[in-house]
Amino acid sequence: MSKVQRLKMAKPAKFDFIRTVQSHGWFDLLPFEFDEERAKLSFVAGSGVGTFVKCSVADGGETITVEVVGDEVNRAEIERQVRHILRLDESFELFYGMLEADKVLHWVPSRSSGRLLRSPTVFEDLVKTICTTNCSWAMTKIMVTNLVEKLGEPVGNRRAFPTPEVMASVPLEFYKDEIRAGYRSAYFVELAGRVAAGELLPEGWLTSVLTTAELKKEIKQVKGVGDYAAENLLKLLGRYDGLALDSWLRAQFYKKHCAGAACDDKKIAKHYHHFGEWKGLAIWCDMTEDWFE
DNA sequence: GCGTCCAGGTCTACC
DNA sequence: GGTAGACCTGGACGC
Repeated sequence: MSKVQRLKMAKPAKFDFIRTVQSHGWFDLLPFEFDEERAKLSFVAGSGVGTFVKCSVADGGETITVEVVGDEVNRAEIERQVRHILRLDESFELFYGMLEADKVLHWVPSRSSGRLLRSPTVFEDLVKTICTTNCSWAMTKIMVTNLVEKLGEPVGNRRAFPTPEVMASVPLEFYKDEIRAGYRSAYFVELAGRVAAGELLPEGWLTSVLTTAELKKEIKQVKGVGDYAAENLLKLLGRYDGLALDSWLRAQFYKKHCAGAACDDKKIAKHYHHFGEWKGLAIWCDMTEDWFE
């Protein structure tokens, strides 16, 4: 029987747990699981001592409550990961200040929107982002589920997201036949191999001193990562200069601002230009305004 | 049942 | 730098 530990963590002034968890599709991808009825987000985290543990996070009113199931737990490491996935240390003051008088996005600060859920590691976010390219959301879920179910370390009745080392240990055919990743298979083999060998360090992108343009160029060196995927990952890293336009975002923009008619990407860029380095978050908030209505 | 299109794009070759 | 065509998969749709 594993031990259960409970932690309480301070909540930022402007913070909405549900809006953060359901800010985009990640909460619906394993190892994340969201119990809507209990408003509890579960995931599998590195314990900090070389093993994995099951975690569940909920809004405890004044605090954020965390339940950890596992025998060996480094509490500081668990707290760090919860802070990371919920972006508890990220300041949105400048963004909210910019929107107070905005005709369209004035609702964002009052509803504490804009925090985008992220995975415990950049590597996991990178792999998941590649799984979103050129396919339906249903296909993304199939690929991520297969990765976790077939390569993830078992943790009780759950599984962790596979490590770069484990992903690097299986051949191309495994990705094609078992993960159903199709042409992306070669990308995963190369990416996992480079990360496992220490040649590529995605976690370092979190604290990179490079400009966003330089960092985007570096991220695009990863095979399978183009403009959309790089800008999407940059948003998860806390850099919102890029719009990360994909077919869904374009379709939403056409519906909301062009009466359903398609328009050029340049028109979309111009529409959000005045938000400067926050434009990627501005378009996301704008396009998802009705998600919580 | 079968063919076609498309979905939270990217890569490569070519101009 | 811009563009065309190929690339895996599976679900939706029309016939």
